[in-house]
Amino acid sequence: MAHDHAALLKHIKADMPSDELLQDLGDLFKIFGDTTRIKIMYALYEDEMCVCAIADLLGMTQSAISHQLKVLKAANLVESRREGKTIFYRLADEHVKSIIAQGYDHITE
Amino acid sequence: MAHDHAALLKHIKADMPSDELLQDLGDLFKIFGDTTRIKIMYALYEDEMCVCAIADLLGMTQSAISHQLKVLKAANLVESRREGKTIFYRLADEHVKSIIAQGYDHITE
DNA sequence: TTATCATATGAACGGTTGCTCATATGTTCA
DNA sequence: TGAACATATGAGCAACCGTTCATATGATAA
Repeated sequence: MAHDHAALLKHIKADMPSDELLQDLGDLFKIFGDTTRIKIMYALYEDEMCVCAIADLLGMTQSAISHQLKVLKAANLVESRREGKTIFYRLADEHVKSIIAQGYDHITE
Repeated sequence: MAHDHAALLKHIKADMPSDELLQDLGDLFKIFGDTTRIKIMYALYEDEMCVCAIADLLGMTQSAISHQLKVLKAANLVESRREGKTIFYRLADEHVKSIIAQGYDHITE
């Protein structure tokens, strides 16, 4: 075992969020932790876009994009609307932008 | 192929960051995308802490914590200082907190 | 130096993940 | 209804990732 620091730990532990919330936080960032998904979110930064336009933009398969959009949607990071055969995706809320912006700031310094 | 949207894509593409930066962004968030690393960063939220205290706090192996601290340090998310046999880690800057805080906001709503 | 403590590190293993391929679903138009 | 288009989805595979285990490094004290 290690040296003693029980007193310190007791204090820190009390201030930590629940395990469940920490897990959710990790799961959320995991979704931002893929270049393809980051690119998709950037593509939707200003305006909605249909699936095939995103696929075209990123030079990737429609299937690959659809799979990732499903992941993003399940995490409430994007929303969609149908217009005929086409389905348009958009960012779900401003949090997506601010999370990306914070990461951007850390990188570009 | 899909329906035509060349004009749209040209505009969007011009506004996208470089592939390299998008890759870096993904890599950054990937580091936040693991519960163990999130817990470590939360442990260091208020004050520095030695490796074995973190291991004790999280109920994990010293080896596992060291491996993750190495990842965090390589990404400039934590820094360390030595004091005798002990090595103390701390958050590298305020960005770490603000990135986590943004994620937290998205979760707790 | 030798023993002990604190931390770091390399290899290996199991689980996860993102893409591809084939196919299914859903919509429009003739 | 049938054909074409846009998107969704399941299975399978290769690559990646986090932990464990064994061991190495570095520092202190006797």
